[in-house]
Formats: sequence, structure tokens, C-alpha cells
Amino acid sequence: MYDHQALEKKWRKRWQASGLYKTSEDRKKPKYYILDMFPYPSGVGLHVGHPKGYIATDVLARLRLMQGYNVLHPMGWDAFGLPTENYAIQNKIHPRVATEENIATYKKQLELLGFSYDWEREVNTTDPAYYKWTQWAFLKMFEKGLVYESNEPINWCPSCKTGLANEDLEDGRCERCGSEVELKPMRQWVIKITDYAERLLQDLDKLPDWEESIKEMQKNWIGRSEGAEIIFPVLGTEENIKVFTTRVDTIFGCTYVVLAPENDLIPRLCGKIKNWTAVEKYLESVKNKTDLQRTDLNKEKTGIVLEGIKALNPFNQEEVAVFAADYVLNSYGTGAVMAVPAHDERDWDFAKNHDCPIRSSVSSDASYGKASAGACYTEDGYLINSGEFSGLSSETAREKMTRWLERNKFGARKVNYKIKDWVFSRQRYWGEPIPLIHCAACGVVPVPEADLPVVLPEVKSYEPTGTGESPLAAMADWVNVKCPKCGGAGKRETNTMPQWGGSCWYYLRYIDPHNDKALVDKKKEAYWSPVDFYVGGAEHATRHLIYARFWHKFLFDIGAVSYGEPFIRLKHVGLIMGEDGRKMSKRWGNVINPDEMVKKFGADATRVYEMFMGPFEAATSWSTNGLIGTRKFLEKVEQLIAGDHANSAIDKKTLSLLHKTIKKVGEDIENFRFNTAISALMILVNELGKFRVDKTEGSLLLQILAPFAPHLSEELWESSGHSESIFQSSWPQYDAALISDEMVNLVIQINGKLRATLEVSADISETEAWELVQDNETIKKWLDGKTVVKKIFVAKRLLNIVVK
RNA sequence: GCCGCGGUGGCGGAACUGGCAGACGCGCUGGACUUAAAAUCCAGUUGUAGCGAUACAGUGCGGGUUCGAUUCCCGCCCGCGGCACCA
Repeated sequence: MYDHQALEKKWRKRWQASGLYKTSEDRKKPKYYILDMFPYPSGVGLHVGHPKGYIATDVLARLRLMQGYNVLHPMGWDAFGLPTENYAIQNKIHPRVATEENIATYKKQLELLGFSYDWEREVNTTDPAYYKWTQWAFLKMFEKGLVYESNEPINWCPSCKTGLANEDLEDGRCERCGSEVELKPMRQWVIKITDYAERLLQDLDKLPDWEESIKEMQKNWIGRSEGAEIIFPVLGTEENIKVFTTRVDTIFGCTYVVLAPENDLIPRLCGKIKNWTAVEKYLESVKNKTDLQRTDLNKEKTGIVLEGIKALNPFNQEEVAVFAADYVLNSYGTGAVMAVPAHDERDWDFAKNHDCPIRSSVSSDASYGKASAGACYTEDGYLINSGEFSGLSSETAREKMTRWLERNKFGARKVNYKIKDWVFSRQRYWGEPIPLIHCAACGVVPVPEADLPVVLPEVKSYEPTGTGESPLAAMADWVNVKCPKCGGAGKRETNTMPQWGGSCWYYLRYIDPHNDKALVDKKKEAYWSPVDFYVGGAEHATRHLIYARFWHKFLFDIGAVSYGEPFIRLKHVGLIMGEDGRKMSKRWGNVINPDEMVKKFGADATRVYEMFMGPFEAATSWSTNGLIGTRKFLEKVEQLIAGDHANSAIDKKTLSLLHKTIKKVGEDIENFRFNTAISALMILVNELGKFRVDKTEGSLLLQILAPFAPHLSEELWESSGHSESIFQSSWPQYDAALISDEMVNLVIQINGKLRATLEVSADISETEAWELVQDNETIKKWLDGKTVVKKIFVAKRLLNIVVK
């Protein structure tokens, strides 16, 4: 038993006092920047799952420190946003005060776990000195034309009373509160992230050390599809219907065209639409539907034909009907599609309901050119009924037909993305003010850089208004300002930025946290950037990680940073579930508090256990018994180093094991395979326990244990006579000569089945092995009366004898 | 529907590049110590048969390739995650 409470307290104090974790700026050394996704300090504090990623990065940070790197391993707070604001409203305290309290709680909890953060670099997104630069970057985007004001309908959460970005939805519901969102036209600021869609996609290939799964999620989210835009002239008018399709090859099967109900062509054509009253009624009925209702795949496809309107298929000059139907989305492509019921499921469903003709133009069959009757055929195939293009494969046809379109000015090649521009306005209080001023004479005028930051003012009521205005709008003396351009009467923009704004670039601020002249000093940035390793939850794959990559690329384009991607290597941390296998939540009463575990079993045991639970990326269930197991392991270590041993000195085999373990632990930490590293340490400690361990061997063990269990290792390191911190010692080198085995277990198989193992010298030859085997009683039995057909020998591994 | 990941003892999970399946930990069983319990230590712990050496079966299911498959290939089933009337 050791007194973990006293011991851990002692070392936390000493490390603090000695400045052990102060980041060195000594440029002669190689740098290593290892980063966690900074937490949102909520009112409830951390549960044991939160620190898992932080422990992992801390283990690697400590390894790098011992390997002689300059390590940047910072921590900070992503503190703007709705939860704090709601908590503040509920508890009648100011969000700033709530934030301060929550940060204090979080910090205390983190410190208990003994992380090696340099707190002098702490950042806080709600600090005006920080968000000055969030606003600065926004203004740069504004300057470059990447920001625009829009009145388009956007997602509106009726419960949070704010507009939301597409990324803030989960299955048509508000990701925060779960309310069904409404589509509401609102004035809002939008960032053209779509301008960066192609680069965000392409550059994923430059990130070989990102997990494939995260890259896939981003690819899905960006949703690139290649196709063509085609013009269908509207007969008897000057208007054209532009459609987007990835399947030009099916166009001879197009039997009608569909417009999204919101397509602005419809009102323009109203004079020609004979059934306008009915059409208007349909459009009205669609308007009242939520997005969730509209995109319900199970519902019947509704729509209405626009009587009196015909569109011309440019390929065959056919006149086709035009519908308005809500299965076509206005927000994707051109808000209009050419319908090919024979080769598209959705068009097929609609055509069946609305008696539209169905005509095949692609066959699965090259030789007979038969149309598939009675079913929708969506695969590629060979063209039929397609004039000069008949007989071509879908792929060739797409190419040729696209060229035909371009030649005849009826359309062009086009790439579309699913990702939408980033709705950047929130009608809430607790966020960065958007630094723009509206002036009657000059329009929208940016706040001059010298006037940044635009500080979030103190308001009496910060409750959301629900009117589409933020609570800031009520602050007359803050809102009314002189126009920076003409000096006339101006009004400040009262929307605030979304929570994602401040987290887009915080990793750059750690590099140079107190700079008031620039977002980050260029020389410092060039040294520390990019982040070598980034660790956090997979839930950020399509939110924070897309936004941050975009923001970084923008900063790169304006020369503020030196590299095009922010994070070189990325791993996601698996959740820790409750002991009952469910997600930890108050609702289930299965939340485990880390403070309690640290108090009972120690920070070291908690750290070791969380790393031992399973593969880092995997979700695993908490087990307090498991934690007790790792505590026992640490006690064994303590006994081993501190205890009296009458045993003999360690043998060669165990010394070899020690060196193998040094190698394995180092490699496993690099690869984030902590569970096998701990397992190897346990095996080593079990073996060493059989012997008397001298100072040299004991010190080696402590050094490789130290990243996981820093307090105990440091204590035992000191008590075994070292005067410097263990983290100032160099990570041990394993002795390559010692780790190659002299003796190995050679597996003897008969017909691939294990029949014996022989302990033999590692360099045994096939002939020697065969001779040994023939003398072996068990093997003899199996060879008896059989003919040896073949022998397979794998050096140091096995001899397989094939018999008949 | 599309994309990705996974399925190994009672549980969490190991297994390099196709070469001893179940390391390590938890739990459980038996024993030692103890008046007793806890703690600790020792032994055992995939299933079936056997006192036993041992034999057979065994990594979601069905096939295949191979001297040899948890690992590779084909076809399924189940679970998780992402995207989704995206034309």
C-alpha cells in the first residue's frame, strides 16, 4: 500500500514549482505539438470518460519530453455557446460568471489527474483578447468576399430560439436540444465554405495519418458528385429550366421535369400556368411542412403538374410535362431535375402515382438491347432508344453527351457538393459579436481593425427573444454607433457567432497566447505548426474538423499560417460507457466521477486503467474492479522497487524481457496502443517479481512506466537515489543484442495440426529439426505407418510435416 | 438504399507479414493464512470425453484458396457509426 493522496499532491506541487511543464522555445530541439480537443466547460463537470483522450495525449507528451523534444501540450476552454447561456438563465447568473465557475471546476478536476499542461498558455474563447482575433479572421473573410448576407429560409430551432447551420442538425432535429427544426426565412450572415469544398475534399489525400473513418465521414459530408447541368427551354417563353444530373446517359428516357416548390421559376411562370390556384395551394401546403416531414422516405411523393407549361428535351426535341413536387430539394443542384422514371427510383415512384409515361433508355444487356420491363433499372448499362447514342455504354455516353451539350450550348459539365454554405449567425447572447456595422448610406461596413475587439456588452436580459433578433438588439447605446466610413448614424450587427467560430483556430493561439499584435507570430507559427497529433471525439468529424480545416485554409490563403492543413495526425477517442454498458448519463444514474476515483485509488491507477481498458478508439464499459486491478499492479511495482528482496539477481531471460518491454512500450505509445503497452508492463512486473531488482533495472522499469503513472514513478525514482525529475531523464534505449532470443519454441505440426513444441536453439536448421523430431516420442506416434509427403520449415517458428 | 467499422471464453480484450487462438486484466472455483472476514499469496479457469497423459471440436454462419486461415477470397447473418428523396 502507498499513500497515493499525499504522494500525488507532493509531486503536483513540485512539478508546478519547478516549471517542469513550461514549454521550451529552444529552437535547436525538434518540436512536437500534441493537442486535445479543448473541452466545453459545462455546469456538470467531467465524468471519467472525458479525460481518456487527455490521458493518452499526456502519455505521448511525456514520452516525447523524455525523448528530448520541445513539447507543446496545452489546454484551454471552448466556452461560448448555448448550454452555458441556458444554465445561466436557469440559475439567474451571468453567463460570464457561470463560465468562470465551470472553468475553475474543470481545471481543478484536470489538475487532479496530473496532466503536463503548460497553463501559462491557457486560452479561453470568451476572453476579449482571444475573440478579438476570431473577429479579425471573420473580417478578413468579409474583405475577401467570403461572407454574405442572406435572407434565405434556414433551420430555426424553436426551443433554442436561434438559426442553425446544417452541421448543427441531427436527423432534422436540433443537435443541442432535440427539437424538430423549422425552416424560417431570416436575415443572416453566411460564410462561403462551399468555395473550399473541393480543396477540403482533395486535401484529405494529404492526410495519410488521419483515420480512414473520419476521412470517409468528411467525404460523405462534402458529398461531391460529378455530372452535367442541362437546359430545358420552356416552350413559348424566354425561360429555361436548368437541371442537374449525374446520369445524362438516361436523358432519352426523360418523360417529365420537376421543379422544387421553392424554385423561383414557378412564380415567374404563373401567368402561363392554367391551374395556378391549385398550384399555389400545393406550394402553400408544402411550406408548412418541416424538413423532417418533407424528407420522410416512407411518405408518398406529392406534386402537381403545371398545366400549360411544357419543357423541351434538347436531345430529342420532345415536349415534356413540368411538375412541382417536394421530393425535389431547392437547396441542392439547380432545384430542378429531369425525371427518368425507368432509371431512377424516386422518379419511378412519382411517375406511378401521377400517371407519367415510363420509357427505358438504358439496358443491362449489350447484345439484345432489351428494355427491362416492369421495374426500375438504376445501374449503368447500354443505351437504347437514344438516337445516335444508342449502343454506347453508360460511361462513354455520359462523356459524349456532355460534350454534345457543351457544343450545342444546352449545358455543361458540372460538379455539385452536398455541403452548404455555413450559416454563421446566432440570435443569442453568449457568443462573439459579429464586427459589422449597418449604415443607411454606406451599407454594411466592417469595424476597423483598430477598434477590435467588439466587446460583448453587459445586458440586463440575455434571454433569447425568439423574434429573430438577438438580445443585443435591445441595447440602444451599444447598437447605435457612428459609421466608420461616413461618420453618419450606424447600427451594429446584433447577431453573434456560432460556438464553432472560436474553436476554428484555438490551436494557433496556444503557440502565441498573449500576442496583441497578431493572431499568431509568424516565426513562432512556422516553428510549432502544424499540430503533429490531434485527439478528440468522433462527433466532431463533420463539424469542428471541417470548420477548422476550412478556417485554416483561409488563413493560409491570406498568408497568416505557413501550412495548408492544421492537423497532421488525427485519432478519435472511444467513449467510456457506464458499468451497465449504456452511455454515461444522469438519466441512467451510471455516471462515474473521476474525482472520486482519484481520491480512492489515485490518479496513477485511474490513468493506467483508462489506458488499459481496451483499444483507444473503441468504446468500452467502465469497471471499477478493473481499476482496482491496475491499482494492485502499481502496488506490485512499489513493492518491487521499495521492498526487501532476498531473491537472486535477475536471469538473462528476464533481462531480455526487460529490453523487449522497453522497445514495445515505446512503440505502443507512438501507435496509441496503450492497452498492450500496459499488458507488457504487467507481464514484466510479474516476471521481475521473482527476482531481486537492482537500481539499474528498477530505474529502467520506472522510466517506461512514468508516462502512464507519473506520480508513483517519480516518487520511486527519487527514493532510489535520483536527484533530477524522471521526466528530465532520457527515454531508455533497448539493447538490440539482448532482445534477440537464443532459444525458441519450435512448433511441430502434422498436417497443419499442432502436435508438439520443442525448445531449440534459434538458429536450428530444417535438417536438424527433422532429426530431433524423428526422435520425439509423441511425433513418432503420428508418423508411424505414414509416408512423409512434404516438410514446411519456417525458421524460429515451426516445422510442419505433411503425411499420408 | 449507399459508405465505413466490427462480431474471439462468464466479462474487457490479446494474437507480428497466413504459422502455438484466448496474452494481460476482471470475474469465478479450490487451497494457504485468519477465531472469522477483508486484504494478501498459491493453483485452476474455451467446450466435450477421460483419473490421466491425451483426443476431438472451437474465433457470427455457409463455402473456397492453402501444408496451415481469427488473419486472404466469395456468399450470407447480426451489431455499431456516418450519409440519405443529394437527382
